[in-house]
Amino acid sequence: MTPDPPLRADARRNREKLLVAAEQVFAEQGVTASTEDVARAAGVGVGTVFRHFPTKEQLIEAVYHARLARLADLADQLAASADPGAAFAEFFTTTVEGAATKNALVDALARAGVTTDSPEVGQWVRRALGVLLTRAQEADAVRPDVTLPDLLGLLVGTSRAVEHLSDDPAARVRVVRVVLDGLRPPGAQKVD
Amino acid sequence: MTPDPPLRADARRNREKLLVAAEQVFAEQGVTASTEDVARAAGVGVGTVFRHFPTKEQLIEAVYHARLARLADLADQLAASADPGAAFAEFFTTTVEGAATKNALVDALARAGVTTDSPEVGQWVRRALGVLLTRAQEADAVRPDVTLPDLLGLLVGTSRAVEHLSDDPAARVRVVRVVLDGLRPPGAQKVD
Amino acid sequence: MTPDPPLRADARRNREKLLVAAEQVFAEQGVTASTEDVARAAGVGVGTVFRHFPTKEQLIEAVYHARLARLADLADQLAASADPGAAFAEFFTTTVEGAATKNALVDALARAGVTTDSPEVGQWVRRALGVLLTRAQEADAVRPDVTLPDLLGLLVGTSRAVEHLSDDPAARVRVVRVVLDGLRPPGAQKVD
Amino acid sequence: MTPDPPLRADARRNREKLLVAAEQVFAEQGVTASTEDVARAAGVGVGTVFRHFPTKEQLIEAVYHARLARLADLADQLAASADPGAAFAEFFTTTVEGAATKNALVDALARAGVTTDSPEVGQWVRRALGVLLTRAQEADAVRPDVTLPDLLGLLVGTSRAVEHLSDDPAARVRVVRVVLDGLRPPGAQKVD
DNA sequence: AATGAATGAGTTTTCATTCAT
DNA sequence: CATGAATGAAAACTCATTCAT
Repeated sequence: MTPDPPLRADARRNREKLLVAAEQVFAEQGVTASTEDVARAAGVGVGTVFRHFPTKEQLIEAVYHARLARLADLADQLAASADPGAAFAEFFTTTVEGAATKNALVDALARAGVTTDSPEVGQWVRRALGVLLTRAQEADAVRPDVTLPDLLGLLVGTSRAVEHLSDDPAARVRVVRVVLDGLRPPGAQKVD
Repeated sequence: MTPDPPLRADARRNREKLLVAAEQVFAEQGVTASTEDVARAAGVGVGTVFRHFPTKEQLIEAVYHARLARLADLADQLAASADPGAAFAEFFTTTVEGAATKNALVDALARAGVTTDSPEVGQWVRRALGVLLTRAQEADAVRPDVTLPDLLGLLVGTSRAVEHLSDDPAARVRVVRVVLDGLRPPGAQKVD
Repeated sequence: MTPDPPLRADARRNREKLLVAAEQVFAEQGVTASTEDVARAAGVGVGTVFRHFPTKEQLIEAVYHARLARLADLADQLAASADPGAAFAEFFTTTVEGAATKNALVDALARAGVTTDSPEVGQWVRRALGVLLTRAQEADAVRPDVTLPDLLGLLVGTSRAVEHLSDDPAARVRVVRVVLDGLRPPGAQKVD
Repeated sequence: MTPDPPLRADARRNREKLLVAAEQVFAEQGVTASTEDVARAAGVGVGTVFRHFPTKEQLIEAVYHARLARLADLADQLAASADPGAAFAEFFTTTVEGAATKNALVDALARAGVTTDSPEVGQWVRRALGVLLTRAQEADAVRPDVTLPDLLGLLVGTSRAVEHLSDDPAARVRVVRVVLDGLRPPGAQKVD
């Protein structure tokens, strides 16, 4: 799934451990968490972190990319759904709820459009989301004037809103419904 | 407008300069910008920054509070409007657009609920927004089930979305419309 | 003597202390000595070192430049001498002996030709040495075919030789005499 | 020629590859070049470097020794020459020019006197150079007061000078001539 | 044996905060 | 009071050396 040069089995395993640990630590303390904290959480030495990610910036990017990859993956899976409107809503809700405890996802999403390195992941996300959106629009489940950038912006924003309401599940549900309702075509009746 | 102890004229002027400079610098580089950068932008020495804001944390808080104060002020002005629905929409749009180039506003808003020090500003904002929201709901311009926390969350989130679309004005307009539409009562016909 | 922006009195004093300490420490341990060692030797905190020299590289350069400045200064003083040949020999000997316990001088000299930053110092050294050399050649005290680069090379090399013989004063004298003899015009009788 | 324990053919080959690579890398970047750089240049893993040279220090020493061995070898060959003065001059010139692009040779030479481990190489060099020097002095081609340490110092120094003039062949020639002239007995007429 | 990943002590560098000027 | 130099704790990064594969 990650288009990296072939690594030794143990190295790949450590890379995964690091990504998981970094995601966790960054979610808890923000990306200002120290590299040593990440190393400790992964159960490796700092040196190992820097062997895999020569710069903290690169570690952060890698975490974002991993998230984007999961997102694109989810979008791909749902694209096959028989009900494009439901697929779209499910994707939106899942993504945005997934961010509730992982604030960095917001930033990851924010980069889907402008990722500097390994632009393939960004393209993958955009393509997968594009399919989901277009199908939903063809099924008259989503306003026809909404574009892919709009959708990315709304995902970023709604994730942020949901994150902000992390301790109020009912509020989260209402907020997501507001945005999804807003995304319906003008004529459509609201679900309520 | 700021509930601080009375200061000498020049001291107050420095405080203002600092707040403006800090808002600018934090908007550009994030709150991780160094205190010296802020001092330089304000044209003063670091010492002066620390005289006014004994801690960087307090400087950040002060910047947030200044923003919240402007927000509450705007809400107060619009509360008098004859058309509560329009007032609500205008407040929402203005706030959210104001954040387009100032990402830190998002965080300021995010704190409206949980501000640690000088809780009065938070209360002021909540009261002012509460009035705006309630009137709009009474005028059947906003869903009745939306609460004040929901609104804060949506402001935060939509600001973030708008910030993310900072270089695409048309997309920003669409995104705000989506959210405002979503906020209308179920029965209401969409504007579009 | 150093063409730097005006500094506060205490700052300038610390800069001097640092340069002296760095010269000392680098002479003893080589330029791989840690910055903290330099700070300790100067009796200041590391932060102070980095305020004055944002990079270790820059600190090293500064030490070199200070040495080159002293060199140029000496050359300037001797340029006024009535006996150009003696002046030249004295400059050569003094310079080269001064390097006996300070290996880094060699590198400083080595940079007189190719100094990247503050090229003024390099120019100053070259101009001052050029005067000394030309006068000695006009007085028939030095081979006419020797150029300024040759002289710099010989200073570097002889300093290195002298450094290598640091514990054998008699050998140092012989070695310097060999080079100075070699620098005399072909016809000249050796002093012995 | 290298007094090491017998190795398997492939191991010996790796040892050679490493020595060559290390010489190259150290010449380019100085001995502070990382061990991984050396390994990469040799086309082997770091582990292999440390199998052959348990310490970086030992690798450096080995590089020096290889150079010294080549030097002693050259001196031995020239010792048989019919013209001791010419042999001496050729040895001096060749050695010193050989250092032009390999700054580390300077340090190798510098250690000919004080080599800590495998002192045999140092002795070998000193014996071979001693013969060359003594014969030249007996043939009245070199000052009688010059000692072996003097000669080592001059080789080190002139190598350094030549290295410093690495991009100016004519200057190199002049500088070497200056030193060789200086080494002639007082009465001798200069060649020039 | 060779390989290259992991380790962690040691260095460089940053920056909030203090304090002499 | 303002200033900006000094401080030092903390963070980022390097690299000789070890060790699992």
